[in-house]
Amino acid sequence: MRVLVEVAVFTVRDRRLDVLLARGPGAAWLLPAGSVENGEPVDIAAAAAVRDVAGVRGITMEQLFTFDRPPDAVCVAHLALIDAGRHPLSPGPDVADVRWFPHDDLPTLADGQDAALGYGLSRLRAKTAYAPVAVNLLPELFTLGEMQAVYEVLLGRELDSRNFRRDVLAAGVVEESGEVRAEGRGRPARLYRSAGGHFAVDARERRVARQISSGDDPPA
Amino acid sequence: MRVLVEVAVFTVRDRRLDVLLARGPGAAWLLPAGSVENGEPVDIAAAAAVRDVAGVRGITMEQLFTFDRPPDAVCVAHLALIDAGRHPLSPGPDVADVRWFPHDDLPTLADGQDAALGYGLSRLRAKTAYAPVAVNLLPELFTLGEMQAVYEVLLGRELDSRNFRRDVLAAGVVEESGEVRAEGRGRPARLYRSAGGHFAVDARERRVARQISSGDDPPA
DNA sequence: GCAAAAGTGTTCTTTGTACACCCATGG
DNA sequence: CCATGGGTGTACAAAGAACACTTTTGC
Repeated sequence: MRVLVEVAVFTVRDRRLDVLLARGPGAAWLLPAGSVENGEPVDIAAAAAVRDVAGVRGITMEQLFTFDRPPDAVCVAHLALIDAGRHPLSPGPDVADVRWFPHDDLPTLADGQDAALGYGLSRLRAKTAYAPVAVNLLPELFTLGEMQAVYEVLLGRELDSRNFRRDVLAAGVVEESGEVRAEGRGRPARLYRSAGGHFAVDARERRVARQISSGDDPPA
Repeated sequence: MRVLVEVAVFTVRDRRLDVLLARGPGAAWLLPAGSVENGEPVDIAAAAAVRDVAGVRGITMEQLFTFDRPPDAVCVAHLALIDAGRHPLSPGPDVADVRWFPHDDLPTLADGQDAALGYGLSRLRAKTAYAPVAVNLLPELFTLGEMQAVYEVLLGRELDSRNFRRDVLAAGVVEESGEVRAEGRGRPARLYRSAGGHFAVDARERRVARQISSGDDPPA
C-alpha cells in the first residue's frame, strides 16, 4: 500500500483565516501533499511536502487523521499553523502556482481533501480552547490587540478586550518584550512574545486548560 | 510500505480498568493487531483484527493516531470500549492466549505499543469530559450506581452521587427502562439505558460538552 | 431491627461576563 | 485638537462544589 501525507496549512492575514493551496500545471488546486518513502517518518514526510510544494520550512505540525484513499493508499492528514509574513511562498519544481485562499471561499478540491481540511479547521478551533494557537500565527513580537484579532477570526466572534487581556496575562503565555510599536495613529502598543504554556480564551476553555497539562494532544 | 492496525480495547470489570492483550505461541503479549490489505478501509481492518484475535465483533472504534513502525511500516492505532460481560473472549487461530489485564499492571509490550496504549488511555480519560463513554462500557441496562462507578474508575477519584445523578439525568443521556434490579441487600436500583447524546461528568466538562455538538471527534 | 445501597435539595463559593473611562500618539 | 487604538478595575450573574438524611430491601 502507498502511504501519502497532506497538510492543511492555515494562516491569519488581514483579519481573514487563509488556507494554503497549490496546483500543478493545468491541474486542480490541492493541499500540499506528498508520499512517504519507505522507512521515512511520517511527520518528516509531511514537512517535506510543505517545503517542496511551497518552499516553506521549519513549521510545526500536528497529525490529524489517517484517511482511506482508495483504491490502494492511505493518507495521513496534518495541521500546520504559520505566520504568512515570515514564510513567503515559493512554488516548488512541479508546482505551477501556490497561494493563500480565504478558508470560506475555496476552489474545488480533490476528493477527500475537503474532509482533511474541514477536520483541520474544526481541530484548529477546538484547540483555541486550550492552547495558545494564536502565537503560531503571529510574528515573534506582537501586540495583544493583534493576538485578540487572531482569536476573533478563529472563533468568529468578538471578544471583550479587558477580559481578554486579563486572561492572557494571567495565564502567563506571553511575556513583555519591553519594546513598543507605534502603528499609525493611536497610542503605541506594547510588544509581547510567546512564553510557552497553555491558555484559553474564555470560560469553558480556561477550566479545561487547567486540567489538561498533557492529555488531548497527540503523543510523541 | 506496509500499513498495520492495532487496537487498544478497554473494559471496566470489578472496579478496575482492564486492557485486552493477546499472545501467540511462545511470543510476547500484544495489543490486537493486523495489517491492512490493499484497498481495504483502515477501520474495517482494525475491526477485523479484534475479531480475528479475540473473537469479539460488533464493537465501535475510534482512530487514535498513526505511528511510525520502522523500518518499513506505519501503524494506525485505534481505541475501542466494550462491556466484557457481553463479549466473551475466544482466541483466534494464531493466538495462544487472550485475556484482560489491569491497565496499571501490564506485562511488557512490544516497542511502540506502549505509546499506543498510553495515548488510548489519555484519550479515553479526555473523552470522559464530553462524551457518555460509560455507556459503551456497560451492559444494555445498568444502574446509575454502576455508571458512576465506571466514571470513578476512569477518573481515578470519587464523585458525589447527588451531583452525579442530577447531572446525568439532566443531560438526558440515559432513559429509565422502568425495570428495577435488586442486587443482594440494599434498596433495589432503577435500571437505565443509553439515550444517546452527550454528557459530562463535571464542571470543566459540562461546558465543553454543550458547545461540542460536533467538533473534536474524528470525521467520517 | 440493622446493615447496605438508592434516592433526593439547598447553600455557599468560584468563575464568568458585562461594562466605561482615561491615555498616548499621529495627523 | 481630535480621531484612533491602547490600557485599566468593578459589580452582577451563573455555575460548580460541598453537604446529610430518608427510603427500601435482604439478612
